[in-house]
This record gives sequence, structure tokens and C-alpha cells, in this order.
Amino acid sequence: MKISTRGRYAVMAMADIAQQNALGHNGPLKLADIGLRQEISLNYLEQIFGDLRRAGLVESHRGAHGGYTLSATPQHIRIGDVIQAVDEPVDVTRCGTAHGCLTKQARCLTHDLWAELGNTIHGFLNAISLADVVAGNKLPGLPGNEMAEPTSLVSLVQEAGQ
Amino acid sequence: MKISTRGRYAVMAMADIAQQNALGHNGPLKLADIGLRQEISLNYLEQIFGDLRRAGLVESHRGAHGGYTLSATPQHIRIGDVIQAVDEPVDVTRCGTAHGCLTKQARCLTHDLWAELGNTIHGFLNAISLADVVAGNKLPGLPGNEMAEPTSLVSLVQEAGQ
DNA sequence: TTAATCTTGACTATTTTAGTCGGAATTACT
DNA sequence: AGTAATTCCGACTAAAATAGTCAAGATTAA
Repeated sequence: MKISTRGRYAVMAMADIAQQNALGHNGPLKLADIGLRQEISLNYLEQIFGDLRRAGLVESHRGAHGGYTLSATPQHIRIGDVIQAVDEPVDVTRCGTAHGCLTKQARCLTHDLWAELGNTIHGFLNAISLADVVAGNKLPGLPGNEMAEPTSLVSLVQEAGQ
Repeated sequence: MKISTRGRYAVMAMADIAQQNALGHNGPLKLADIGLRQEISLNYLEQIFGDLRRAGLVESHRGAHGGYTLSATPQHIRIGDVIQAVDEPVDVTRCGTAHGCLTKQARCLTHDLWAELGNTIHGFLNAISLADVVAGNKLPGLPGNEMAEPTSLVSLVQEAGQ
């Protein structure tokens, strides 16, 4: 899972729509307005929304008074879906495909590590909806914002596996 | 936190040393040998080990029969340290520094999201040691490998904040 | 003294990223 | 019917990051 500004912009734009909906604006929203609010160039937004539309996350309404609407309620759109729609899902391991990862045992000491890292990131992003972002329901706490305690998170994820 | 092949190579090479140590080879290991086993070019490894040395993760031994040794036992070297040593720690949010993130409230709907994602990744990588990788002790479970259930992880991490 | 090895810094090719640009298709409104 | 507002699409580009290569010097063991 790759996360570039392209993915960030997509989430920002989608959150913008969700927020406008929450404020009572229900019709299609123009990219021009979204771009102004989020400070993203119109042309770039067009590219990004092409991907979002092809992924089925938004619906387009062409012509005058057109724009984009969310295809589902913000509660049902996961951040991971948004990012996956616009960023090539470069897999974290990069082995298995290219070099003979399974045969050369030494090389793949680290294979599972990257795979689990990918799972962790996916799990995080798929656990959060657009509605969560707009409502400020990000994982509350993690007190301060400082580095998480090494042991705490891991034990959590381990429990999650049970 | 950025993860490129550079970071992966660094972890692979460090794990290689840890594994050789576990097999009884305790003297300095040459980059040429590590490169052969892990299929990484010597010149590139030299660059990477320059970073690792400056970060204090390995010690160099120059001259004939020289090479590199780990500065600490594999149990005490965290994967996050290794990656941080060789990959620029591009911060996930990119706001706060560049554009007036704190003033424009709309733009930073997503700020906390990226910050928490960064914490999650750091937490994961800092919770795993070189010894874990060599021993195959990656986070057990995460049953199957399939997508985590949307709700489960969020509630878990939320509890973590308490 | 010599060969092995790290050390350093400059250089380069490729890919990715983050856009820009121009125009065509579609629709609402008058 | 005409016009303005939009999305749609594909080609193009500049800058940065990535993944190296190369050459020469410093240090040490044998």
C-alpha cells in the first residue's frame, strides 16, 4: 500500500464532500469548489476523481450544475478504499513476483515482516470511514501523540488475531 | 515513515548478519558476502552501511579481514531503527510545515488521520527486533491473511487510548 | 609490502510524482 | 437553438526520488 499526496488528496476531497453533505448540501459538488477549499488544482482533481469514479466510490453528474456525489454514505466508505482507488497498490514485499523468493530461503527472512506490515496498514485504513474522519473520530488518545510504546500496540494486534 | 527498497535492503542485510551470528559466525562480516547471499550490489550496500554505521547500529572493521558487526544483540535492534537510519523519515502528514494547516480548518480534517497512521506504522516496526525476524517471530495470527474486519480494529485501538 | 576491506564523494539512468494543457462530450438553463 | 458550465480524456512535462555505478583514497592483517 503506497501513500502519496495523490492518496491524501483523494481522502481530503472525499472528506470535503462528506463534510458538505453533513452541512446540508446534498446536490452534486463541483470539483472547482472542492479544489478551492482544499487547495488542490482543478486539473489534478479531475485526474483523481476519474479514478474514484471508475472505482465506484463517487458518481459523476455531467453538464452545467453537475459535479460529484458519494456513491454511499460516509459511514460505508473506508479510507483504505479511497487510497486504493487512486494509488497503485504496490505490494510491500516485492518478492514472490520478481526474484525467486520462495526458493532462496535467506532472502526471505524478511518476507513475512513486510507482509504483516502491509496487513497492519490495511487494517488501520480499512477500519476508518469517511464519517469517522469528518466527525473527528480518529483513534482517540494514544496520549500525547508521541511514539507509541513498543509493546502496547503489538500486544493489541496479537489479541486482535485471537 | 518511508519504506523503499533501500530500507528493505537494510533490514535484509542486518537480518543476514544476525542470522550468521546465530549460526556461530561471530567475527566481522564482509559486505561482499552479505551482498552475495541477499543479492544486493556491493556498491549499494556500501552506501547503506555508511548510514547504518553513522546511526550507530553497526561497527565497521577496516582493512583485510574486516567487515561489519552489529553494535548490539539482535534482541536490542528494532526494525524501526534500521529503517529510520537509511530512509529519510518523511513525515506522513506533510502539513503543519508547509501550508497553514492549523489555520485552515477544512484542510486538516485529515491531519490526525495521517498522524495516527504514522504512529501505527512506527509502533509496528519498533515492536519487532532483528531477533524476531530471524526467529520467524512475526506477530502471530492475524488469522488467514485476509482483510481485518472494519469495526474490530478501530474499537481495539480506541480502547488502547484509554 | 600487498591484498583486502571499508570510506567517501561525485556521477547517472530510470521511475515516480505531481502536476499542466487543450480540447471534446454532456447537460441545464434561457 | 444556443450558450455556459461541467465532467471527461489523453498527451505532455518538470522536478524529485530511487537505485544504483564508478573511481579513488584510507586503513589494516598477513
